[in-house]
Amino acid sequence: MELRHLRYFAAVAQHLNYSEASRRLHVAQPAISQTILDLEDELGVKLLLRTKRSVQLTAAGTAFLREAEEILRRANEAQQLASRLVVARRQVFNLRL
Amino acid sequence: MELRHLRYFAAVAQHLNYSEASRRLHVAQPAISQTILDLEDELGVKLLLRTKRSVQLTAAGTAFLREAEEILRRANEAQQLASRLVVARRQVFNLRL
DNA sequence: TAAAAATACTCCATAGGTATTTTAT
DNA sequence: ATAAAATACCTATGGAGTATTTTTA
Repeated sequence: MELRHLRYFAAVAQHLNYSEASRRLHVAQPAISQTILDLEDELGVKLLLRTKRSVQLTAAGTAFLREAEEILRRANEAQQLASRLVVARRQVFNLRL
Repeated sequence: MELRHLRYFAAVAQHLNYSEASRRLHVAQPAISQTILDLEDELGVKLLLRTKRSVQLTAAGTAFLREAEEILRRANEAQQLASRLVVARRQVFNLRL
């Protein structure tokens, strides 16, 4: 499992629509589709029900979405934290980039 | 940034030794090396000081390690959570795998 | 010189693209 | 008939392996 799986799953879960997620992520729809299938396969759980021209979350999907969003949020924060620390060092030591 | 980057960085940071991390992860040392360089490049910060036949964490590295470990811990928990939910469904609905 | 990280290079697994099919309404 | 997801197929990027070089104590 990689963050990519969580990013794609979260986008689909948020819009309940693979095509819309595809547009938002700037990634072709089959790539999204395949990534969700891979994730479900690795976890051994169905996360989404694709039926009736609509997508809905399973119970497992709902629970996993909460975790995925938190992980993605923390990953973004960690990246920003690292960037801020560079700035802090520059200010202290007056370094050039 | 993917979990792979965090996994490799955490392993190196924990052992303060690329070769040891390589053995633990069952991944060749140059792959570890390249992944850390890629991560530092993406973040724009040095995370590790490679000097004096030893590796040590920079201030940014120390801060980032805390975040990385928490993210990895949560990612593992999320996977286990999903697996448990399958079992729960089986118990409720008496489904076969 | 020895031990470890970085570099060079090669290969191949897989992420992702286009085209098409399937499914459900 | 239409809209959307899945499948088929192909390509190319990049992850990872082996061999080698560089670095530093």
